[in-house]
Amino acid sequence: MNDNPGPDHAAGRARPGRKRSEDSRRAILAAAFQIFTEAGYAGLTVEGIAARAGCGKQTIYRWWKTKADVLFDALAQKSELHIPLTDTGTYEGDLRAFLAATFALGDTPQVRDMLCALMAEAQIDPEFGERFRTAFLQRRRDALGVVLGRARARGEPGPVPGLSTSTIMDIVFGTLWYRVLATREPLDQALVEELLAVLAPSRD
Amino acid sequence: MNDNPGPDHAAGRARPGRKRSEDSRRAILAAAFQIFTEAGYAGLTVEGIAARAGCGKQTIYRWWKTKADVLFDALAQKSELHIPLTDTGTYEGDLRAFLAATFALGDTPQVRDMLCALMAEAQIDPEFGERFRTAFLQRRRDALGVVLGRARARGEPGPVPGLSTSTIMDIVFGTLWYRVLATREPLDQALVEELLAVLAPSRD
DNA sequence: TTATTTCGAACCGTTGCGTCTCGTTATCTA
DNA sequence: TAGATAACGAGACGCAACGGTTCGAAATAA
Repeated sequence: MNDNPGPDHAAGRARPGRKRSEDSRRAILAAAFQIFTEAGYAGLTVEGIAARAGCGKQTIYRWWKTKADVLFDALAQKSELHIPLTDTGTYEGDLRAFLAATFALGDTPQVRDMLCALMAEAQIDPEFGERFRTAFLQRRRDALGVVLGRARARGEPGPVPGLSTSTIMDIVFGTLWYRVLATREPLDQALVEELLAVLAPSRD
Repeated sequence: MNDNPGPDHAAGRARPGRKRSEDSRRAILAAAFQIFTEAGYAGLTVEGIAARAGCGKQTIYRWWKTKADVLFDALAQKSELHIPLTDTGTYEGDLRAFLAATFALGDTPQVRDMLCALMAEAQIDPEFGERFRTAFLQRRRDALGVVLGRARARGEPGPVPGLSTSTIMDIVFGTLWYRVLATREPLDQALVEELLAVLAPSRD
């Protein structure tokens, strides 16, 4: 999630004692990634991660609250989760670039499955759900908000009249997540164009 | 799910032996509903259901594959899951009625939470996921398909040009599910009107 | 050096799972 | 009516994983 604060150290204050092992951290994330791809989320256990990473369970519990948090960090490390947000000059261009970058992210089956598992765990574990929402879902909304804010700043007509920024985000991310969670159809270029047809009226 | 076939009986052929206890079936579904509302999906266990229902665990395992299937039946029993699909004469009217009925369904927090839990379990347990998709998600798509098919049969201009029926469904259900799963905002009348503004171009 | 912290490893008790076995009860068939 | 059959409640069983604890060793800052 955030490469946890872990044990209490109030600030960047240097403290005595052994430092956190970077090797173990990497081994844990790699083990979580491997086990997930092999056995799915149901087969992912803290004990299994510890065994494959060659570390003790305590080393995991010290730095992550749940196995979902471990998986989230593993995902963030494997696939870069940031989006460039290049300014193409037009709302339609920006939106197309945003959708393309988002699709590229959720392209590989491994990443897709991880996102599904994390969204699922977010429903069942309320505490993790709050972390997942603020650390991932809200950030994606904010990114799209930049695109929409630019369009408004340019004075572009914007998308459909009477459509709030919030609802545009719901439509975009909702359609994406629904495809991933429910229909399991691929996120292809055709969907990009159809979403643009709905949300960017500048053409048709 | 389907009030399971349970043990193998090839057809409606009468068989010897004791019949299934309708009292136990009802008690199990009621217990599952109660425990879920009290303790959430994480607190829902087969042993807990059996204890509250006053039955043996075997009686549950005989008729349902997983606790998610029990919860699905409990949900189906508590809230009627069918939608009227009245023909209002226009595409916009039909769509508005469909959305209103769908929203009314997911209105109560209990039902919302159950849907979240079932969607989550569908991600983690692939076998249940397939049952959930065919027995619930696909049926909702089919219902909306009736509305869209009527519009086409009437020769109505339909929604946005270049928008496939499949994508319209993805947008509608995607937005709804995303609100429930991710933002947790209520499904209000304002969202109905905004979706209509996007998908029913007959006005604006 | 000394105090502090993390490390790998192992050991708990607890919980829930899924299967199995009782003896009982209900229902169909002969 | 008698016997076969199947679901019933109840509970025991082994198994897996959880979450927490303890241990000595290793690493690091004061």
